[in-house]
Amino acid sequence: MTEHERIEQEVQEGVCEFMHVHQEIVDKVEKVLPDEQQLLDLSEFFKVFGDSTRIKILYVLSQSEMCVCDIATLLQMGQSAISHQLRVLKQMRLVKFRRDGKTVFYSLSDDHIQTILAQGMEHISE
Amino acid sequence: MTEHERIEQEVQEGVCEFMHVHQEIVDKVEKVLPDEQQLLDLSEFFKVFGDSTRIKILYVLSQSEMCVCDIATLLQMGQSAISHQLRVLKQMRLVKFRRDGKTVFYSLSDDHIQTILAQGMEHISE
DNA sequence: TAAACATATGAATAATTGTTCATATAAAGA
DNA sequence: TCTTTATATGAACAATTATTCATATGTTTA
Repeated sequence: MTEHERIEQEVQEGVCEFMHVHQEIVDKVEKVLPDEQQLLDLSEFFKVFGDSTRIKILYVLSQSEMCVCDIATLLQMGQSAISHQLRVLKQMRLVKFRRDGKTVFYSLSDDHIQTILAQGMEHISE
Repeated sequence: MTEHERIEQEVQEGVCEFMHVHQEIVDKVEKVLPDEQQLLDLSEFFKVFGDSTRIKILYVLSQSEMCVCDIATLLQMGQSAISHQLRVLKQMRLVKFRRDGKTVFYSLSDDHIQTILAQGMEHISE
């Protein structure tokens, strides 16, 4: 039996065979649940914040735009590691960049990022 | 430390051997950088949002308090998987719970969580 | 054009983590 | 107390991912 078939069966049986589901709640919430893909995108978005190197990068960029080497120096990490992470941040549109000669300056792409960082800080400081 | 000593040190650390660091920026930001541990905690906090199962749980709990089995039914997943993830959410204080007989009802622990979810939704919807 | 330099990227490795399975705990009822 | 049931948890496996090393790309300057 495949994983999917097994779960199908569980669902038919009421997932937890003997469990008491609160059907009104389940029905009500099912109606307003965003589609699978949207929730998946949302978790991918937050995954970007879930790494200490990237959080540090976001934090320092919230103070000032910076080039790759500035960041590497500040965080005492290799240029390559920073560059790899900047790519992730770029792909998820958390940072934007401008080129000035050989140097590439990065900065936060919009205000949501700052708000999210601030809310997170508040939460862990409680 | 002189400019020369600084570069010497960077070279030893292997950070940006030949690179031109914008020292004013680095110095300025270094002063306001939270300590290592705080940034580590912050990334651990956001890591919790970075999994689609947990995002789904948070989302459904933003609509109504719910027991483990309700969530498992809604998300079409096994009881054990949900329970494991609820533990993670509990440990990071993203959800709280109350016991009513055999049943345990979970709900979001505070408003930051909703704010963060909403900001994330806005970002990915742009 | 050649050399120097700032950044980017592919491959490999090491570490982390989500789900399942089996089982344990805890509460309620017979 | 013994059984039923809702939830919790340990171990194992599979999958994901962050960093390093080596090298490539693209920009400036000699």
